[in-house]
Amino acid sequence: MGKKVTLKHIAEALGVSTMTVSRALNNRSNVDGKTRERILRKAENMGYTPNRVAKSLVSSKTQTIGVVIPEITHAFFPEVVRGIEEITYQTDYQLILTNANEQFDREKHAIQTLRSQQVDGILISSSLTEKDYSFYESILETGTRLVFFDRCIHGLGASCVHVNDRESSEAITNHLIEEHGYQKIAHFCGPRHVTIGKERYLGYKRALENHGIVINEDWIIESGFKEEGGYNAMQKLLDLPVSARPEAVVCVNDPAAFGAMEAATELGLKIPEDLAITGFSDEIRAPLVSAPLTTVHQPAYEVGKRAAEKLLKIIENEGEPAEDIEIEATLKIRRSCGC
Amino acid sequence: MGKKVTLKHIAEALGVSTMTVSRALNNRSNVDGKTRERILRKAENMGYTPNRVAKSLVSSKTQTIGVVIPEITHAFFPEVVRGIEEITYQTDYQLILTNANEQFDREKHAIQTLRSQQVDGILISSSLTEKDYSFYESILETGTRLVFFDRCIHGLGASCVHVNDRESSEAITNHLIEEHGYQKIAHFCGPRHVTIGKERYLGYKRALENHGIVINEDWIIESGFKEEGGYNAMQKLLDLPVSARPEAVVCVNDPAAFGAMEAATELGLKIPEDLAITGFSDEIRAPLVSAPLTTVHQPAYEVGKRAAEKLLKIIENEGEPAEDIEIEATLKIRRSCGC
DNA sequence: ATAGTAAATGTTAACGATAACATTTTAGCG
DNA sequence: CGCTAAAATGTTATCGTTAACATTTACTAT
Repeated sequence: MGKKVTLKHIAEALGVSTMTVSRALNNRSNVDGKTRERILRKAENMGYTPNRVAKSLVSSKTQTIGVVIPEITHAFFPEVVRGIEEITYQTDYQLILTNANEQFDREKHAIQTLRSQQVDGILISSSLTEKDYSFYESILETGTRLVFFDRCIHGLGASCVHVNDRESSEAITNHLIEEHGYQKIAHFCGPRHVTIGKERYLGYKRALENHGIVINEDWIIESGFKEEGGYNAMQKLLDLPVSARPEAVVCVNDPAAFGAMEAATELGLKIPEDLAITGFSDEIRAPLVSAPLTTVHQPAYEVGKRAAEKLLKIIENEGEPAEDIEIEATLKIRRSCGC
Repeated sequence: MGKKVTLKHIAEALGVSTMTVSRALNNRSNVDGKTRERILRKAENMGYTPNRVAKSLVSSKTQTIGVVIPEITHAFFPEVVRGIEEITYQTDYQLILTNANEQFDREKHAIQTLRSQQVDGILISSSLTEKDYSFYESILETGTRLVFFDRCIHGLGASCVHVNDRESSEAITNHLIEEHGYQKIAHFCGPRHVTIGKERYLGYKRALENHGIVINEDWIIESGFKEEGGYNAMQKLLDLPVSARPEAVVCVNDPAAFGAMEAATELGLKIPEDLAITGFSDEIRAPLVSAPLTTVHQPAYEVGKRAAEKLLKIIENEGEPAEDIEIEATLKIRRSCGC
């Protein structure tokens, strides 16, 4: 209730200057031991809380970083956030979290707001699905410190942290071909211009090509990253006459795979007997679904940690170079592939 | 790269005063149409971004609210955050998220930092497990606007948003007694001094009492809110001789139930045949585990939304009274109870 | 003592934006 | 044309803190 206590109040109460109070509270040298004592005690019992806003204005440093994610309910992201938190907690940074809800407009708006809040840097997994990077180009030109994670935009000179999407996608596809002998393999892909969408598609493609399998365009369906999309994609796929159906589907991520499973099950298919399905993420539900999901384990926590570490380096060292950080993902074989 | 553009830069470039620029950019009246035009254009192409920090210092309003949660990986909380986001996005507030990791020390630290960041209000689900509320008492005395959600601390004059924990817990226990005829029912409870722990315990107790069942203290084990705790509690329970074991266990939340299930399964029990188990939350995994979990569905999104709405009201209306908002939870009967 | 130096404290200005008040310009009207 | 009211613009001070420089006080060594 009582107005906020400021340095000035303490100074007046003690008959010293605000500067002395400031120095005492910030543990600077050049303050007499006794004065410091008096000030600390007074501050304590007046309930002083430093005003970081004022401090930030002077130092143009807010000890704050912005995090923009596309979808907070996809379990991958909270885990990433935990990794980020791990680092920021130790280094006394605060996180401003924004959920772009898979909408690039919201993402843009979020970034503008974060900039105007003077965050020291931004971690972002982009919802951008177009090939038009001009927004990011202009943001980066202003000197905003940015690290992409997971859904990265390469080639803009910003650092990126992600798993080896292409190799992993290739590996899981190889598994279907080599271990199970499938030749007819579909792909539910993400938007064409999102890195992880593209990379995972390319991995899938390379696996087929390396085994001399011709790609069937009817089997490449854009599902996006959500369950609903996977569900719809599967319905579309199963519109095909039985003879034209694939034996397996490589999905761009776990939620899409769950959606796909649901649709397939509803239409009377058994997984993996009638149709094998794989995912990508290894989120919390993956081992639990009726046909435990064979997927790529993405170390989300690690991704968050590394991205935060990199961003802090960029913030704290002037000349820190951009870097592409690739984290090794691992195959997680369960039953949905037929194993 | 180029230093940040401020009002002053624009003003100088145009030979007007900063005040005029400020007025133009804030859509105030009393600015000539042509001047406004010139200013807007200039601001645009100089890449001006308002500095909210400076604005906040003047207005002592940051358009920012702090959120403190005990555990970001418990799926309930990201869902709550989504609900909060829903409201704050519409009203142009930003979220500063902190994960207290079930540690009250971190929670305290988080709140102090949020206060020094001058957040306009705080939403918190407390990790406090002691009966010592002095920290919150002193925080509230300073006039900090606070709304508790889920894990509330009542009686401090702060608003609370939560589900009807006691009734729901009673209802799910009643279900075990009335529908399944169990008489021997254990409870894995949360810490004694956490509201939801206490309330859910009391609901359990009341159900037994109302049915004239004597409570067996050996069957009340503190598991805490995490899987690990549920796992350990179940191990302890199953140390009892077979004849002294219960027929069912009411767990304080879903993660504890999952842990309990795991331990029971490892020890060769079948669920629900050998032992029925119920949870509380209805998180994303509940329907998926091998014995789909009978639980209480907590509308997390709704909780977040209501809490955020209340906090904004408190922020925006001077005399807004504290309120206890109870949201109806519903039984979600699945198979783990024996159904 | 007494300059000379280090330590302690104080003063002023600044960070960027805006509120409150002050001045100038413009427009309207008899 | 001159006067007034309204509109447009400018000035100053402020928010809370700190950097940079200025002053005072205390202490050392001769």
